[in-house]
Amino acid sequence: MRIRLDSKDSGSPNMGLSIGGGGRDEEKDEVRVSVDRPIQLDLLPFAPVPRSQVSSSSSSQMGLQWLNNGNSERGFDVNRPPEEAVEESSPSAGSSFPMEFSFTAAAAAADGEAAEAARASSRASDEDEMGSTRKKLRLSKEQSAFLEESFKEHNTLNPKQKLVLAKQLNLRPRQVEVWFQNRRARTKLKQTEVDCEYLKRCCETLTEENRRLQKELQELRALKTTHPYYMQFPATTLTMCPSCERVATSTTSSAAAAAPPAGAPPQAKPLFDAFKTRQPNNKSTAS
DNA sequence: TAGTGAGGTTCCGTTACTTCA
DNA sequence: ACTGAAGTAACGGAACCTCAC
Repeated sequence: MRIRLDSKDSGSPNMGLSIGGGGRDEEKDEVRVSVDRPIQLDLLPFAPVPRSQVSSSSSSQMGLQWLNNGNSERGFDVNRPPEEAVEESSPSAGSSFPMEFSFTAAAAAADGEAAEAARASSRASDEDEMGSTRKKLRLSKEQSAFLEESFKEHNTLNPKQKLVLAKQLNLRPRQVEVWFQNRRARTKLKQTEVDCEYLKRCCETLTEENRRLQKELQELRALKTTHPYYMQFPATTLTMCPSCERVATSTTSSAAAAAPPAGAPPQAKPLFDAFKTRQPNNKSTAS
């Protein structure tokens, strides 16, 4: 079984919870349940672009001035095999990274950043020389931060955007592509965790509510047994649930507005009051 | 107009590597 | 120095979409 938490409509207060099997085809069979959800993890500050629009948009739509500022300076030779740097127009080793967003200072302030880049570069070159079967290279903090900022703008990339980003970061386009894939996966995972937590709380609340209603029902039954003439409301009135305020009909009774009969047990007073105060609300909740 | 294959993309599960306690 | 856990880059395959024919 597979539970799918559809959070694509990030702007919507509703959450689509779907339960189905695995695989894309099986998504057709998923059962969707809408739940009011006040929680929306703000991992994606934008609505994901439909696939049909993803590859058709141009790089000029990215809205990232740091991508279009014409600054070709790049300080990252990290993870970049020399033969793959063909797309670079002006490789300037050792130059500063053109970061123009707010976290630049924080990222730059991180100690050992240059050393880290150097280490990564060293690793990259070492592994290239070793010819390892699988290259696993750590992105530098700056590269990660840059990608992160880009992800905030668009969580998917069209080919142009991918190329531009790769160029900016001195990475292979495939690396950028993979990073975005993994980033989307992480976002989804976190959102799923948040959704699960919310559903868990919903479940707990409903369980508690159910327990309370059961208890209330028990008390009402006991009341009916011990005081058979108490709460002799018309049937139309008694069909209303005091807790959920739902009634079978909209008929109200003047008896409901009456004070509790004299001699009613003390524990019945709160129930009666609750019942009485909820009476006016039953006008539209009948179904 | 419907069918089909190619090319490209995303998603998903998994693997392999790195870092850190 | 060794080890296990966590994080994450990278991979392969399946599904899907678009487009040309």
